Amino acid sequence: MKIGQLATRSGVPVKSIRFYEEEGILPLPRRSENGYRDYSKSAVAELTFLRQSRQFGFTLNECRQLLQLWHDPNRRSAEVHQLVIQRQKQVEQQITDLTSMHELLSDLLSHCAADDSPECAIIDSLSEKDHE
Amino acid sequence: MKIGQLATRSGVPVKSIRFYEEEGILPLPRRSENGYRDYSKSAVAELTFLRQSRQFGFTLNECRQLLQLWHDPNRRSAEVHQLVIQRQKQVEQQITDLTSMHELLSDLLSHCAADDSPECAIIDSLSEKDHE
DNA sequence: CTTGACCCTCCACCCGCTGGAGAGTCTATA
DNA sequence: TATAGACTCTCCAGCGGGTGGAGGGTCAAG
Repeated sequence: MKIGQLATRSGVPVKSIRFYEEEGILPLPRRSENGYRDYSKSAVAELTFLRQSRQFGFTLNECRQLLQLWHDPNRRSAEVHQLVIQRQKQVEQQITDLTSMHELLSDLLSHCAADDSPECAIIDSLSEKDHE
Repeated sequence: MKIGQLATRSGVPVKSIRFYEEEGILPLPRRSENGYRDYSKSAVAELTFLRQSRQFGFTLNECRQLLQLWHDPNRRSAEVHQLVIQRQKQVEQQITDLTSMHELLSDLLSHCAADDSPECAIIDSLSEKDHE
């Protein structure tokens, strides 16, 4: 299978596949006589796994670990679990941060006339040092 | 005022100040005889405004716009309002995305034994193409 | 007269790609 | 058989938003 077909089947762009390979996240595939990358069927599953992991927000380094676990027949599922827990905590933190940001933005908005005059509570508010 | 003091007063690292200047987000300050950047008092307010805007998640380009509005005595507050609304919508979208990601992670976690055995529902689940 | 805290410029690196240049290869059609 | 177009290859540059370091200059205190 050539890289274009792998890209279509896995849903990962050609450019990204080559990038992952270069980064050592994916194994180097064998090459056809003409120098084209030649992938086996299993590459589709591997790349699908990688794409899904990325969609869950795992970094490439974390994906590397996950792929290692994926390949390891002696893995302990607890280890996988741990990585996912970790990721979920990050997501929680991000939600918390964004939620408080959202509130602060609402505060700004509520004090702004939003008309043709230059007076603007948002502008004023952003110029103030916080918590003083 | 030299750059270090500006950094302390505004809460923006020296490196970042120089970076913003290079990017044309901040005006070029005058220079002392020895070549050191020499800032006026108002630079503290300007940089504080920039820092706060960044904390609200505005991109540097949006900050550029905000700073222009900040400097413009004939601004319409509606324009500022619009930028903030836009930003708030993005934040909402991000919260939505992260929330559904959090749910999906919970689903993964609930099916994993998290023990010493290699069987792992997370691993299996990540290898599947989505929604098919 | 030296030490240490600043300041300067310039260049490289981080992440996770993406785009483009310039070249080779393969297949279908005129 | 020529050629067009769809692939493929490698290599290099750039995005955003900085951060770190090298290799200097400057200034005040001890």
